Amino acid sequence: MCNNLFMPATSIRARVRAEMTAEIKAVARTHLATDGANLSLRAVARDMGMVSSALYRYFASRDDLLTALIIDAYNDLGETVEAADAAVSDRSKLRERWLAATRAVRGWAIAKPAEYALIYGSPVPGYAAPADTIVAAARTPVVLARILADGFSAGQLSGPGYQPSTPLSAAVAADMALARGDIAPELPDELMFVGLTAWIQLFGAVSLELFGQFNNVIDARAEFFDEQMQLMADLMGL
Amino acid sequence: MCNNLFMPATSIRARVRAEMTAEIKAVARTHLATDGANLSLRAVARDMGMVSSALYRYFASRDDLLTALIIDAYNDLGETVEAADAAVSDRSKLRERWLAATRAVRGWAIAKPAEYALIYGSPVPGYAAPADTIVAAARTPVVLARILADGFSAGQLSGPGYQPSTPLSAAVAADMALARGDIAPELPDELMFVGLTAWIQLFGAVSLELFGQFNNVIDARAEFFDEQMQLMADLMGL
DNA sequence: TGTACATCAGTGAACGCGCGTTCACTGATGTAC
DNA sequence: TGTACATCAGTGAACGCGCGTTCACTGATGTAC
Repeated sequence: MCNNLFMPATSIRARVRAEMTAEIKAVARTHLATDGANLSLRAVARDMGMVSSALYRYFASRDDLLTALIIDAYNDLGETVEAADAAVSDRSKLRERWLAATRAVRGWAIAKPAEYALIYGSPVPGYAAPADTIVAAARTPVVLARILADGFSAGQLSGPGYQPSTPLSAAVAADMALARGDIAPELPDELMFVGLTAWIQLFGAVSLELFGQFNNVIDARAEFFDEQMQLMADLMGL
Repeated sequence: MCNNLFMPATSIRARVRAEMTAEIKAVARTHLATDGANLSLRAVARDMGMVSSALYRYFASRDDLLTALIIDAYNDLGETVEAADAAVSDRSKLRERWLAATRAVRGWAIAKPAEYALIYGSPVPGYAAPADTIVAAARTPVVLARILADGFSAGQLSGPGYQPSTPLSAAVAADMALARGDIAPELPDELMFVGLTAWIQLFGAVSLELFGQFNNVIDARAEFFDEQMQLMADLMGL
């Protein structure tokens, strides 16, 4: 509104405010690890050497802080996965890209289990995620979808590597259109379907491992995960 | 210890006690739906018209009550799945048994989402599941494994329906031995591996659906689930 | 450049509520002789 | 069969703690003239 060209792009106050906001979130993240989603504002304030009411200068409520943490987590994971995919220089090596992206998901989840649980675990009771989260939530699936879409548009993939014996019902075929949206509009239904299978397998494997269902069952977890993802790559025909 | 043959098998007091215990758990289950795993003993007592300290006659602590709920949930799910499998009269129809069992898992989870979240969701912060839970937790996987084992020992299945392009590493092969334990000791590693893939897909699909990741992606959820499970049946060669 | 005013971050007290767990107790139900 | 005693379920008060959120306030930092 004021066109003062001599003002710094962000005023000192704004910068300090941004730093404080970031620090509050950082402290809150450490609390997630021990308290899970029942995060205490007062505990965060205590750790920061502030009085609890001071936090209300930065977040309108506890739910707002949670929402910010959720969006950050989706973005952090999304960036990690995007970077892992982008690091594969030969873009036509689809299987390598798939493996790099899925390993990045698992690596991130193991490094930040509380944040993973926040976004992929059981929903927080009494908390309704606002619509702001969906864009951030989509980043990781978009990376995965684009691997398939790239392969398809380059003519490397004409369909899935494995054709299910049961043809897709009309209702599910309609959902495939919904699911691919404008990310990969040209992808055939069958390929999209096995892509979703692989997506489910990916997050299923990570969740079961993190949430303790592999105890006494699987020890060589990295190898097991890799071989699962190889099987999914087979299925998709990568 | 006293061999009084004229005593009722369970005394009145014992019967009343069992009923009270069951009712406490029932009330607690209704609270799970709204509060998630941060269940309040006082709220449960209030709902039962008791004073909160009275609950300590039945459960030594809040964690003990949680443990009981977890074991009950595993057993309830396990029984449901066992019954669904048992209802397929022709035991050699492996695909039918697989579909019946997996639909039972999804149906139970949708009917009792809070209990599903309790056992398959993110772990409760500060709560460590005691060893008592593992037997109950194994019931559902055992049903699934036995479908494969039955098929294998009847000669219907010699290996998986799809051979992964990547052979199993030694470490993962060793885990297969661990995983099949004494439930299905004769099952080949490769078959066990795709069986675990299907297990991950099953719980991954149910968890993603229940925890909200299908929103704006999949509408025809029952059909989608079914077709996923058909694909898994293909993979296992059922 | 200096001054008057507006904005903003953080304080401290308070409101009104919740929680798990312990403990001495009452009164009813069961047990042993 | 009747009585004395032991067991047990449930009470009510208390301990010591936690929480989210509001509100009037102080004092520092920024803005406009």
